[in-house]
This record gives sequence, C-alpha cells and structure tokens, in this order.
Amino acid sequence: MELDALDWALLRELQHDARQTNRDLAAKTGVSPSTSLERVKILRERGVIDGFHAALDLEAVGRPVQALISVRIRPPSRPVIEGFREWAAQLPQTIGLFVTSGPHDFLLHVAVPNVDGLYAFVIDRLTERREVADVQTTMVYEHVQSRSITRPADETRRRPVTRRT
Amino acid sequence: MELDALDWALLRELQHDARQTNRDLAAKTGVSPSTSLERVKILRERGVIDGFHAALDLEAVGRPVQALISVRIRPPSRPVIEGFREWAAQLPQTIGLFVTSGPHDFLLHVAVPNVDGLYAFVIDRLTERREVADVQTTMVYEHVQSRSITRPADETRRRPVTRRT
DNA sequence: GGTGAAATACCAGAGCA
DNA sequence: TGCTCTGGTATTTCACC
Repeated sequence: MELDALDWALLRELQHDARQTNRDLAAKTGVSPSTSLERVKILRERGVIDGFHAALDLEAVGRPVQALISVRIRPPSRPVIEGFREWAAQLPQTIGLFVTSGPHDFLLHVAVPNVDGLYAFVIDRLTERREVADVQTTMVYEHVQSRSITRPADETRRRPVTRRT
Repeated sequence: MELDALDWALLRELQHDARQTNRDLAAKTGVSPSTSLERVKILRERGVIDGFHAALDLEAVGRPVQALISVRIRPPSRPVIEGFREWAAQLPQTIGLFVTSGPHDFLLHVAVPNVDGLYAFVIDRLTERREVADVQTTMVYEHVQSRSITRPADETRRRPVTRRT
C-alpha cells in the first residue's frame, strides 16, 4: 500500500515522460532494468498509475479558445446530477469537468476553435438540457497543468477540529 | 499543417493509450507499422503531440481531497500576474492552474491529503503572498478528465459579430 | 539483480498514386 | 514528388535463474 522512495522516483519520471525506455528509467532511478520494469508493472496493477496518455497541443489541433463554464443544475438530485455529468463529459468540446460544492454544481472546461464556437456551445448545447438552471462563462487565458505530483508531506496530518476547553 | 483522418485516428489511440506498441497502433488504424511510426514522429516534431505522460490516481497516491481556489490578485499587472503564476504552478499541492477573465484572476486546482491540508494551504501558503487580494475555495467532489480530443467540427466557423442594418 | 530467447522498433530501399 | 509498404539489424522486453 505504501509507496517508497523508488516508487516516487519512477512516478516522477513517468509523469514527465511515459515513453522513455525501461533502460533509461532504470538508469535515472539508480536500479537495474528488471527492478524498474517490475515496479512499474506493480504500480500499474495497483492502480497508482492510472494510464499512459498522449497530451495534445490544443492550438495545434485547432481548438485554441478555452473557457470555464459554471453550471447550476435544478434539482440537484443524484439522478439529475449524474445524468448531466455523463452527458457533459462526452461532449466533444468538453476537456474537463468538475463536480463542485458552492452556488454552482458543475464547472466545465471546454476547448473550441473560436469564440463563436464557445457562444454556440453555451446557447445551443447547454440550453437544450432542461436541468440547466444557470450558466456563467469565464474565459481561460492560460492553462498550466502540473505533471509532477510528488509525495505528500506527512507533516500535514489530520489535527482535531473540535477542542475541549 | 492540416491533420488528416489517419492523424486523428492515431491521436485518438495515443490519447487513450500512449504505450501500446507501434504494431498495435498500426493494426488499429489500418496502416503498416512504418507508416504509423513515421506519422507519430511527425506529430511529435510538429508539437501536435505535446508529450506522453503517466496519469496518477490521486487517491492511491494519498491526495484524495481536491479543491478549486479562486484567487484575485492586486494589482493585476503583468509582472505581478506572472510572478504569482510561476510561484503557484510549482507548489506541490497545485495540480492545475487557470489564468482567467472575470472577477478573479486565477483558478487553482489543488489536491491534498486531507481537509486540514487544504485549510493550511489557503491560510498559510496563499496568504504569504502580498499580491493575493481575495481567495475563495470550492470543494471538488469529482474530476473527470476527457482524454479524447477529436477533430473540431468545421461547421463552427467564425461568423461576423458586427451587423449592418 | 542478472541473463538469454522472443518480440519489437527502427532504418534503408523499392513500389505506388 | 510525396506517401506507403517490405526486409534486415539493433534494441528492448520479460520469464527464468
């Protein structure tokens, strides 16, 4: 269950470049190729590594305009929330979807070819859903994605939230 | 510059699984291995494919609590914005960062081991920056990331935004 | 952690539109 | 001319020691 220093070293390398050879991976982490191969296989089987994916450049694939769209759903019951989630997640414009607390229930991250495509998405696609009670669009000027998840600091352990006096 | 049907087929496959063998990739897209190898190499060189990365399961690596933190920066000038962006992007808790329009300037996507870690991040880390004028935290119940960016529909072309009468 | 057989990737050159 | 397909060689992978 626990991840040791070698696991974290392998995860760091694979987050940066998932396609480097096992030989390079072993050299960078200071173990033999058979060891790194075995560890990565285990990390994959345990589900620590969820998958290996190619990242696309949104500009290069013709979708340079990004926005975040807050959506309020009424009623916010499980079937309605889950129905909307499944529908929104598979839209071609959607590249990410957050289910959130707060005044809105969803935050959609979309990428489209141009501003017209964004406007059309909001007033054509989203409004066809009866459960959508409110929509609020924010433009994304830049999106930075961290690909270097590291070991959480153990210092941040849970402290009691109730105190006796 | 343009991507043809084969390019999109390769991109679709590699977004789903970046580590499948070139043989499999060729078989799935209906071309010979040398063709798929060459095409992928070109897509990589042109920057259409930005990289190959391992995706981690945030729960499995001990960071099950996610939040979105809206941050307002004062003054919102270039040096201040860029300074904060660089600082925030490299924090271990940050897994994504949006620079946005609207009342807030940034939206930070963070993942932490527990709720205390989140609270500590907000009141210890963020407040150490003088330019942070306002912070608003929203919990993330679920985050779905689409790994299937497809060819943008050409129907969504730019229409004029000004009209003559 | 090391070794060897099998599979795979990559490079060259030829064929086809 | 540009793109794709076929063989040879180096590399990588993986089961076993």
